[in-house]
Amino acid sequence: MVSIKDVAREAGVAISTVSKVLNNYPNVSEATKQKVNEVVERLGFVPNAVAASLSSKKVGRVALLIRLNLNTSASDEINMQYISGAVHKAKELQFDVITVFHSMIEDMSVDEVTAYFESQGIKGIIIYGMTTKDKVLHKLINGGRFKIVVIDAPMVNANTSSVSIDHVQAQYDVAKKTITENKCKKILYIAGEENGYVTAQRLEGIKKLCEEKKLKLNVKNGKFSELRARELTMRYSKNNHCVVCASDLMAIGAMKALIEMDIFRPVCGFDGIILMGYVGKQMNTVKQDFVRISEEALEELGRLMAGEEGRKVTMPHTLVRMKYEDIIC
Amino acid sequence: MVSIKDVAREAGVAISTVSKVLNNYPNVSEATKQKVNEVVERLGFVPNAVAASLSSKKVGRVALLIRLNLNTSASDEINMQYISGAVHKAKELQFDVITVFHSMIEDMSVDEVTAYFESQGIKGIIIYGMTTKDKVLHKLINGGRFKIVVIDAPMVNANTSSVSIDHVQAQYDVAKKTITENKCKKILYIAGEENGYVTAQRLEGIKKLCEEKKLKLNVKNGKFSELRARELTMRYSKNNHCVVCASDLMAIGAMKALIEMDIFRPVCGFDGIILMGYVGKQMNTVKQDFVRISEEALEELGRLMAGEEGRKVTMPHTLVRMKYEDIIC
DNA sequence: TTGTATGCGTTATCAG
DNA sequence: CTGATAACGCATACAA
Repeated sequence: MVSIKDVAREAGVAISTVSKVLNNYPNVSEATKQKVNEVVERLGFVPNAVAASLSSKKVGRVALLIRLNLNTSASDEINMQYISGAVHKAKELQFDVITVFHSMIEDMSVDEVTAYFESQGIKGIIIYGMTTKDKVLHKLINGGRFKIVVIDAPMVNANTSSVSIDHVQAQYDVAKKTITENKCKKILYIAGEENGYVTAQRLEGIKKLCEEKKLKLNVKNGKFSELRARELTMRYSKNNHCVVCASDLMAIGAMKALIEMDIFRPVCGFDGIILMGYVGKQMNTVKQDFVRISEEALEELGRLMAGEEGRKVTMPHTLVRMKYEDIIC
Repeated sequence: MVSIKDVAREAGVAISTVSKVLNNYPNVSEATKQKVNEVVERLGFVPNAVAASLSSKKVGRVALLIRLNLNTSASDEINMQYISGAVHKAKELQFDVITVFHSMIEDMSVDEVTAYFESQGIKGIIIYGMTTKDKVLHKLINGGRFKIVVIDAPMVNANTSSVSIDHVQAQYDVAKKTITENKCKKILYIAGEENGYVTAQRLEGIKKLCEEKKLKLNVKNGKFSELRARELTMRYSKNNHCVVCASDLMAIGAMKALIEMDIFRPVCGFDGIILMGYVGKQMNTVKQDFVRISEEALEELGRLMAGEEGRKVTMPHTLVRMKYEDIIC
């Protein structure tokens, strides 16, 4: 393994000089810079990230805190895009990323979680899928020991930023498109998990729409469960003109129920997962660019680590209809 | 942050003694062991993995080399299970895991890849989704600088193990079940990517079956593409009694094509992904326990790092029929 | 502008 | 059985 020492010797300079060149410090002459870079190139030297992380207080590792949802490939699709976006951006930003699942820390105390992350040299955390009930995470965010970016939850403080689309607007948009296309007056809205931040926001969006358009709104709690959405649709769709769901999976459950009951009601979902293309009936849905969101989260973490204040970042969303022909490949 | 130094001071022993207790070295008295452990517990000390990895030649990090396949949620589902299994097992085995995608190293030379992994303190690699064309990976495996476990490819040497199900047998099993249930005599077999190791093995399985049962076998190259499988089915299924596919995605493409053409042919797939439950028609398929496979891969890596020789590990598989009612939740 | 020396938190090798 | 002490590879304050 070629180390900084080898480069220094070969270039005839001190180790610290090499280090300075590598981290482009201001006070290095163009000549030595050239010389060092030439040797670095020739020896194929790549600085040891582990050592750098140990030595420097700046170079930090970041943890991706992922919520796994077994038995549904939908969340797998989303999580993979999150991971993929994060990992690629991390390489670009020279961050070292490790993946952690909520299940791994769910029965730890704040101190334990903190100790665990510190033991891993973690300086920044990206939290995917946080709920209002995650007490430990709330304490972690307020603890101030880590720079944190939270996806889809409105947590902002000196060292915490939030990144997400405008869920209120998105739910409003997709529902509006669906009801105007179909002239609906009474809406069955199947909401998500009670403790989810997005659940409340999306609910706000549909309420806003119904007030504006003077529509009758019927809210049921689907808990992001396809099965529950199916059951709720079976029970309540007859007296409503359309079914607006807070997730694609629930939209699929609803649509399948409608097909079985052999009645037609427009259904719309949320997220834009590929599975939507396999149901047979097209539905409107909100498309989130999860890769992009995750990339942005890492950049935001970079800003935080550079000493900037936490803030709220809003990402764009689009409306789509997913067809089998479009997603097959 | 509480360090080993704090523990040593508090326990009134030397740093090296604490280290010995932590790594349960033989020569430590029961008394000091107790004392140290008590302090460790009380201070909530967790050893810094980064420092350990820098210092020790044994404590190593492992890289998960994942092949991303955009536009298909099927591979996302599989990859998430791989990652999940690996990350959890890694925590148990005290390994530090980082995730790397093939795309990140695809235009690097062996030396560059080696330098990159070394710079990350990587000592072991788990390769998911390797093909015969991955020259760099082949060199990496033969280079001997890393302990490697390859999933689904028959690579074995002193520091390389392979972990996979018996693809020959699995393809044989699922096809046999399908043809005996339906009394087929002529089989359309839609194979996978030419360069995949599993493609050849599964092909061997179907050939073996056809020879044994004196069936007519018609092999087409579907390249693991749902679209190609769809087209091939449109073109060739009329003259065959059933369609055996080397992947679920292709099976879905085939089944959708048959439904559109309004003809019935039994179809079977391979992998057991959740999407299979959404097609409407039940199909036989081979179920692989990807989580379990990934866990086993990490354990195997542990053995390799402990100095044991590489070997071939075969995991069990099962046959299933996937119904919407079973997968919904 | 460059080099020296120290420290980051461990593990490992020796003396004692 | 225990405790100094030297690595591990790099960053950085400080001296030159």
